[in-house]
Amino acid sequence: MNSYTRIYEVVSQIPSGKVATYGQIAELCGLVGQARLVGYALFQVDVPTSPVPWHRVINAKGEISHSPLRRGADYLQRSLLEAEGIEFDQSSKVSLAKYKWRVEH
DNA sequence: AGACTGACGGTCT
DNA sequence: GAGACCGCCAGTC
Repeated sequence: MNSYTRIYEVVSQIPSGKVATYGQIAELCGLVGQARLVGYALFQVDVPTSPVPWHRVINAKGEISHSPLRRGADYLQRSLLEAEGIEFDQSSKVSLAKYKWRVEH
C-alpha cells in the first residue's frame, strides 16, 4: 500500500463541516513532518469525480493553499467548504480552533 | 546521479 | 504580523 493510498483514506475520514491541515493528515498517516507529501498526493486527486473530500484539507494557517497549477480549484474549494457551513474571515481564513477535525474525543 | 520544484510546517528575525 | 530559511519526500528533466 502506497503512502498516497493511506493519505486518501485518512482524508476520506474527515467529517463534513470539519477541516484538517496537511500536517495533521501527514501525522495520522505516520508521515510526521511530511506535510508536503500530503499536498503533493492530493494534487493528483483534485479531480471533481474523486470520492476523496480533498476540499477539507487546508494549510496550518487555516487558509486555502493557492497555486498557479490549480487555477480556479481554490475558489471551488472555498465554495464547497462554505456549503458545509464553514465560515471564512476577512482574510479568507478558517478558524481552526472552531472547525479543525479532531480524531480523539 | 545531481538539481529543481511543489496544495507545507516550524522556527527565527 | 510578515518574510526569510531549512527540512521533508516524490517525480521530472
